Amino acid sequence: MSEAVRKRLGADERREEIIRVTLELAARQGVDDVTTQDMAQAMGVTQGAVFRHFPSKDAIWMAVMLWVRDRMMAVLTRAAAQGRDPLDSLQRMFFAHIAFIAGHPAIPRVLTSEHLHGRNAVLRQVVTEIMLAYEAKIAHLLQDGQVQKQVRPDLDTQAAATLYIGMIQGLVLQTSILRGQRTLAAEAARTFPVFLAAVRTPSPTQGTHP
Amino acid sequence: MSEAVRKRLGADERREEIIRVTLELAARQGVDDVTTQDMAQAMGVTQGAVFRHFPSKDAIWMAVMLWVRDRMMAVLTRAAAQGRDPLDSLQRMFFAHIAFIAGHPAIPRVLTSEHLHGRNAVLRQVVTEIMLAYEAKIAHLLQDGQVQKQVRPDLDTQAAATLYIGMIQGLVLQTSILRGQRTLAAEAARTFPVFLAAVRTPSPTQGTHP
DNA sequence: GCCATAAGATAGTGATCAATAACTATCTAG
DNA sequence: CTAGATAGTTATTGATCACTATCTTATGGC
Repeated sequence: MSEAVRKRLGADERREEIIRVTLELAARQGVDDVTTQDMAQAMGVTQGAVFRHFPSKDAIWMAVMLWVRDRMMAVLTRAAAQGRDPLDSLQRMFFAHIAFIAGHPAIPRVLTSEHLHGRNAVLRQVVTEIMLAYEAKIAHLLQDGQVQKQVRPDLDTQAAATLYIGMIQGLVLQTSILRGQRTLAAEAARTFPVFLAAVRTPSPTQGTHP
Repeated sequence: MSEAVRKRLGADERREEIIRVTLELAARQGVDDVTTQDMAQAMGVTQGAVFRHFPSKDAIWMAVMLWVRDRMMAVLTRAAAQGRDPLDSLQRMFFAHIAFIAGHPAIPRVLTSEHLHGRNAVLRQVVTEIMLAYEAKIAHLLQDGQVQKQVRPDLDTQAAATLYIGMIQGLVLQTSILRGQRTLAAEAARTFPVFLAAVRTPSPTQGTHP
């Protein structure tokens, strides 16, 4: 309904648009309920036209995942680079991630969809890479924080990274099920300080600004 | 392949078995890839027989969710009751939950499947109730902990409950994507102390045994 | 203005799936 | 022993889906 008149795009632009509408539709009706017919209709072309630009539907999902990986990592890296210290970077990364998800609500669903990574080994490989890279990024930031005495020295940084990712998962899940009743950004702002309390060095001479 | 010879059960037993194999199949091949044909085959009956016991496939999923809700809440309540103090109860609940999920790996997938709650309003209602009840249970335990000076008085217990649920989500997600590389119980044992550090009152005169 | 090529339209294919109708085997109460 | 009730079978339906082969039209370089 957003656009059903545009036609005759170049191959690259059409590919980009297929990725875009796929993410849109996945956010609205769920990852595994997006049909190639839906995609075509959202772009104002016929269903067969979709397969002129992708050899299979799985190839579309692969392109979506790579798109997500590239944009996501770029956003996170840029946000972390602006931090004054490790925990500030972590906080900026977190809220950048939340904002990105708020703008593209389908992203966590695509990455965690068992319907995708449960059937296709290559898709699962990409998801695994994204997850491990993200986790490593968090753990590394926390280790930097330990060096700068900002993070408790006895913290299991790997486990904390797991908790961090789970925090995002939980926030997404809540706002997904309790639609409208809670907003992602507001809940995120409440929850992050709780996580911070788990990693930060205890109160006396609190090392916020080193 | 597990059983393909048994036949002619009573209606109640057959209903129970349908729920059981549905959970089994959902764990192995994903929630939205379980067909009524699969269920029938796993029980050694024909596909049509399934619909003698449930009016629709959605009705089967509804029965599965109610089964999960009842067993889950019973297990959690029993575990919490054995705790000596609020945080001990929380810990027992957590590991009881992890053990229950380890025994029925499909449970978190069923509860968080957008394929189910995204299409059927009644199913979503049940999921919402389970989530809110669980969250309230956690928050209440944490508030008890605050009364007993075991939990930081300034803790946002609601946000902490969100983080708690996210922790479980994250653990499930990890062991789902990184199949075999990490075990749920081992990761859970590492991650829970990190969460505990977020809620517990800081170190001096640590109030473990009041 | 012509034409090669790329993008899209049309019209299918076979496969899969939930659901149903009509029929049959099995159990049980009297 | 029999009749009704119950559980399961067989066979089919209509809908939906990814995917494809063939035809049509738009666009840009010359």
